[in-house]
Amino acid sequence: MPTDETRTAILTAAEQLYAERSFGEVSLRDIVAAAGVNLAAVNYHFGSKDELLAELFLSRATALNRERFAALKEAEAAGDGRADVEAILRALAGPPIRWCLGADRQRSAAARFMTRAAVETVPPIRKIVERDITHLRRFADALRRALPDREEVDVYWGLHFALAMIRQTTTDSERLRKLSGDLCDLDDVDDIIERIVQLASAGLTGKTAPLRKERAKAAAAKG
Amino acid sequence: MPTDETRTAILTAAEQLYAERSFGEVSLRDIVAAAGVNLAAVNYHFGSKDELLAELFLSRATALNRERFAALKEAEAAGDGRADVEAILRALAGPPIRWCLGADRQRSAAARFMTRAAVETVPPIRKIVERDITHLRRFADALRRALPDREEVDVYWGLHFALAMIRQTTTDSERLRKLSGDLCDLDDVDDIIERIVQLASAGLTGKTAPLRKERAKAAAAKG
DNA sequence: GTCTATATTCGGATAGAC
DNA sequence: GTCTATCCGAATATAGAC
Repeated sequence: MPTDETRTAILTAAEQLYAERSFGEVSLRDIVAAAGVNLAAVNYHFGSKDELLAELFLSRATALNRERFAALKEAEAAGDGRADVEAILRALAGPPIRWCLGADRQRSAAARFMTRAAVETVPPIRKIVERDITHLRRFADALRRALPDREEVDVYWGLHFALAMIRQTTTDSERLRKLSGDLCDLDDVDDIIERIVQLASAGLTGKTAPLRKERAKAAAAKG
Repeated sequence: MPTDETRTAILTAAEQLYAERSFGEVSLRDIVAAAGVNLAAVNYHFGSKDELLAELFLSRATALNRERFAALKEAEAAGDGRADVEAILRALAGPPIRWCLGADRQRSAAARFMTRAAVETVPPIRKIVERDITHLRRFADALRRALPDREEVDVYWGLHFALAMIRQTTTDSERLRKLSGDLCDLDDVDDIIERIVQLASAGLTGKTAPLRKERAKAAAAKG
């Protein structure tokens, strides 16, 4: 691995740049300038810009998924095969939030790069992102096992909202800081994860006010 | 306004295309082809690609904000000057979700265009997006008035999570549909808004399980 | 106001020396 | 494996006729 440091220099630089600007806005020339390597090196090592992007995304997504799965497995082991809702959510939210807001600059860039790549419409990315749905399915299944009495649609909506909070926090934390006048402490990573876990958990377990439909139903039953 | 229909044809076509692909991926040639107008018309009417984007975004953002404000004002009037949390959230979430998931294709494109534009790093957009924080501040203020006993940071976090759910639902509803095997009904717009409002409201009013810190505090007080 | 034709810039890719 | 030099296509922007 230390042999071709040119390869990793390119990947690192690309990741850093993609964390802040979109795919189309970052040119190969920007990347090689940041990496301190020659322009031709990109095509030599990766073949094309698209393939560079694909390899980068695959590499980071694999690492993140691995970490999430490990946490999920651990939670399931701790619960004798069935993890509880909060533990599942912590396995889902912990890794990306820690990566993004933690001290490790490289990891932070990786996390922001990935949320940006997730909405990218470039073909090589789309393919990998679609595969990512498989990864989510395992979390959905774990949640359904943890909530056998809950309607299936509610579980999916709950997962959807959990992912929403994770994404927003990795992409728009800066706006929150500004909006709150620096009141919201984005360095207290564990607190943030816990906020997400608790609220997402409330959504999944149905500890919110009844939905309009159910209220209407209840009113009808009453009246 | 009906005079130069070329202008509006360009705006409409651009909006449609930007709803699905990013700024850098849509060329002026794509736009004029979709609009059925000449290439030079863009520069004649708008000056440049950037200015076209800026005008489009400003126009749609203004319309959306107006609708949100009207709903907020109405809620405040109904509550004799102080709107309750759910009404505020409904004013925040209703317009974008109805636009995005409603039947009006134009409106749907507008909503998706805007969430895409919000993460765009192109200068002309950044400027307008930053102004948008002012718009959010009014909602933050309304929420603080509705929740005088609640810690200020919790209000900001609650707003952050509400925005998260709105954004995710406007951008990734397709993934949810797939993941749930078509179980989640994305046509029942009112139900979706209500899901968002109820969960966001739970987050704001603190009806979730206590955070780790507070639990630790409670345990310390007890033991 | 609308079109054709063109200027100009930029970015991805490659050939070929070292 | 790395570099220089260059090709080629694409896209924005504009000049100027109608």
